[in-house]
Amino acid sequence: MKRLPIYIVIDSELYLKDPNTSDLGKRIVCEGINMINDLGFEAFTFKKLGAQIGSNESSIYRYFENKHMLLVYLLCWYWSWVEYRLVFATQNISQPLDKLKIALQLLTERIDIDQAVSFIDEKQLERLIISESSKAYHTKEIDEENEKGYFKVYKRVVQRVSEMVLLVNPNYPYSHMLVSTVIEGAHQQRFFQRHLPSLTDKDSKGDSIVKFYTDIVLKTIGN
Amino acid sequence: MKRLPIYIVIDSELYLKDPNTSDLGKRIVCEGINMINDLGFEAFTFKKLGAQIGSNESSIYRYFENKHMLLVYLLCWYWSWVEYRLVFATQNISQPLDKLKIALQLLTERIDIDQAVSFIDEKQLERLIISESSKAYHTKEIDEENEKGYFKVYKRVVQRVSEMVLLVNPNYPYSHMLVSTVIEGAHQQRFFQRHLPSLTDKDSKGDSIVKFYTDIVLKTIGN
DNA sequence: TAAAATATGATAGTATTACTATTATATTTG
DNA sequence: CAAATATAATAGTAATACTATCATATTTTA
Repeated sequence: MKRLPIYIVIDSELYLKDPNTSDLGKRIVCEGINMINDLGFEAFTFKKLGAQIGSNESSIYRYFENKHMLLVYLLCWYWSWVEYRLVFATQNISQPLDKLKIALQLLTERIDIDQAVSFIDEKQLERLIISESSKAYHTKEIDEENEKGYFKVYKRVVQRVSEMVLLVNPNYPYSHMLVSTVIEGAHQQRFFQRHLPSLTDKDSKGDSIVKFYTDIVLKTIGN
Repeated sequence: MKRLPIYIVIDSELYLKDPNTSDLGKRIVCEGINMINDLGFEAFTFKKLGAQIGSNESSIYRYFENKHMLLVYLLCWYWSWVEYRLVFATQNISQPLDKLKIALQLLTERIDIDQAVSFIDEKQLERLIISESSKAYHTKEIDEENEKGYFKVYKRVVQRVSEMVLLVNPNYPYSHMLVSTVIEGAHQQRFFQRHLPSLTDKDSKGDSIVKFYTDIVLKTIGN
């Protein structure tokens, strides 16, 4: 079955010129993702990206204020995409517990299939999010940028899943902490699996990260 | 009762000249912590630190290779200090469950009292770790630096607590994931409390972060 | 106590980064 | 065809992240 062709709309505050509206814009975003993955966010520069895509530094600056804003754009794109899949996957599931389980699976599993929703390679983007996303908000400007709504999509995802938790157990008092712990934790554990394996545990069969976080949530909220 | 005067020994790989051995070295570390907290790690430079402590950029470079290595040094110091307190606090507790509860409290609570163990202000250091520590290992060089043992103290803390989990439930298969989730999560939640409160939950009485993580662990490993 | 060793400070210099500004050229649109 | 817009090329600036050299001050030790 073919997926619905959707279009992820990003808040216009995050860019100077919408990268969706031109070929150059799309190349900036696509190759930007690959290049950040290759070099790491610190060593990545617009000058290098310009050289890579056969364009010029100054042209890239017309799309994004700086590389930090490109990262914030990518973060927003990622969570918008997750939110879309979350809403889609949990729609018309009447049993609260089933709904929650589906959500947890979606939030903690690895992307395998190329569910190409746009010109962006979601697998590459997820790799970037796992390694670099914390740098988008561990900055001195976080309060200011939070005010401007840069992180609202992420917060909305946490809110949505938090509501699913409360459908299963309306008396559980820490639903937001639980959900943000799971979401951040799942990414962190993927990073540890790759780079600091002694901080994780392996499973012979199945995905231990999905199993671990699903188990934690269900036991914690008392099922 | 007075605390035992201890001395936190840091692997000599992490510095060029031991900052413990001179007045200048101590000022670099102390004022370095404050300055990173004030400016954020990105805007922090050795030149600014030199000006602040009435010394010279080039002198600071004789202690630390670069600001990244200063951060790694501080991370190592922090986890050595946590490990010391952890071992101290859980010694001679025979009941595995009590031991684990003490450890969880220690790992998730906030430092209030100045438990000054050395010239370093632990409260300021904890603030730095909460905001900046992920930048110490979210780098392109992580595998190389992990090989060199830069993160071994942190891994040892996870291992120690993981063993306490297994004392309570020897069949629990994800002890490392559980402990690293709790440790990282507790710091993350402190950060969220301060900057992104909608990702957390408040408590009228008591410390919700301690309660939340203690609850999660005990329910998950089945007590 | 003088000589040697060591620690610190001051200055200068380099390549790169993170931009901004200007101008030229190519492409699209009205 | 003219006007508007997008992109490219170039140059320039202040700051960063260093390295190197030399002078001076302090400590060690023979």
